Amino acid sequence: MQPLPGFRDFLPQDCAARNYIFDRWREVARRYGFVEWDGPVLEPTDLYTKKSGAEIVTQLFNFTDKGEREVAMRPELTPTLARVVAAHEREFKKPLKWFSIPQCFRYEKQQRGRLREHFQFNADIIGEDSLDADVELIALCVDLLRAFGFAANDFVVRVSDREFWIDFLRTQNVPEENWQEILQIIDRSEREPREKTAVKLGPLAEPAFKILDGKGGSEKLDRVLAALRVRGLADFVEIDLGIVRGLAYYSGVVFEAFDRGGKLRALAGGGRYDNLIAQLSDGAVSLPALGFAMGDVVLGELIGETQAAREKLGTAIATEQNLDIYIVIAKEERRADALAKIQALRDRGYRVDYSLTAAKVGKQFQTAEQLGARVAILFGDEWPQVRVKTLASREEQLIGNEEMLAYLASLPSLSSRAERSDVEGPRGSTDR
RNA sequence: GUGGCCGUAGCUCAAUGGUAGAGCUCCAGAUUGUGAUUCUGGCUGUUGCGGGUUCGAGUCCCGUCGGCCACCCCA
Repeated sequence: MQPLPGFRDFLPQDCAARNYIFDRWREVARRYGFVEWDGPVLEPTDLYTKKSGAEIVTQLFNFTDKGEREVAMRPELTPTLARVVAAHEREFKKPLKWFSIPQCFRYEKQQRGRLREHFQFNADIIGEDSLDADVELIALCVDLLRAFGFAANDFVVRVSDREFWIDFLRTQNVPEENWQEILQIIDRSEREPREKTAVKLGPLAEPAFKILDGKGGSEKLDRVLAALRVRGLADFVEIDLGIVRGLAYYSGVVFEAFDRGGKLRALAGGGRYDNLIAQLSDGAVSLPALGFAMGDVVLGELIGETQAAREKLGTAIATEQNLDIYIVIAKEERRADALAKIQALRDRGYRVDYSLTAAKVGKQFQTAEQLGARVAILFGDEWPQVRVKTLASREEQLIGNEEMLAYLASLPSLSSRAERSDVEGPRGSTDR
């Protein structure tokens, strides 16, 4: 039996990597004052067709439930957000700064970087139309990526402006019903030969290419870039009007993050969607909004291909999984004494393991090593003393069992973790 | 959804149309209480699945499922 196509099993190593990614996301989002929320995994199919049209259903993981309801696994979180905000916006002071880590689904043929299921960090700011909100969101995107150990030569956030293109189309007297099509051609222009794009754009080709090659020409985007420079983040950002994004609802600044190598799909993407909440709530609530999303799959691929990020992940996984103490029971007569001490150590917050059944001493030390224990404590003929062995240095110390806790607390490699687990906080958040 | 390439042990891969193998991993042991290396032994296969051609198919053909890549689409 295999998992369904496009779905993943998370073995302990994978789960640790996933936890690491989630931890970084939560940590940075909270640094920016965002609070976490979530919604249902399953929604009425209408919620998505209302926003994107009936064709979207071919991409949805949808079915009819036992109550004859047409339902779909969420492909994205924004429609749910719009619904929740429309229903509850009066309960919160503006602007809302919300983030979430939903698992999202899509019924598509899987490929590298695109599965049928993924986890997608979302951050949205609701109820703020100032350009400072756009800057804040882009800064968050940059810092999220920096938190994984990526530098300015690993990724870039390319920033553009839908409104700039809308103005362009107005001045060129392009009828409104053609806007979406033209924008999609521009969005695609980077990935196909110029001549092909030129044919599609017709008379618009010449002025459009002039803009694309000019890299700028927007006073608004210049202000965005200046504001990011003040924060010291200019190296991570580029103005690029070739970024349009496929979704129709974006209305202002839009941006996408890419690996510098250009080998992978977009790491993140988003922008301003001032009209979407009104549209999805049938005009009941109208609030300016902006947000972006970052998926775990492409991010994981880039971590794997970037040495600094890969090492950071490896350290985090070891920190999450490694034991503090392995108890070696050399004489079965001491098992009861050992278990009493194991309980006391675990109460103190240490991570402690031991062999559930009688095993040779050599085997027990080998297991201690493999589980990444810092210290092994041997219970045997020495009782009421025990042998405390620091595995890395292979140094051994004979300690009275009554003094064991105090001795362990004096070991620098162990005390920090025990203290931390007493207090609070996610495992492995070492860099705070 | 369309097209191309691929599918052999848990993993990485061998095997001219002629008896399915290696390395790694895993498990057990190498004179009774200390991790590495080494040595010995052991487990794992309907060669993705189903048909066909052939005296004989892992190998050739068809179908199907799965994977990778491109297109489509884009969270």
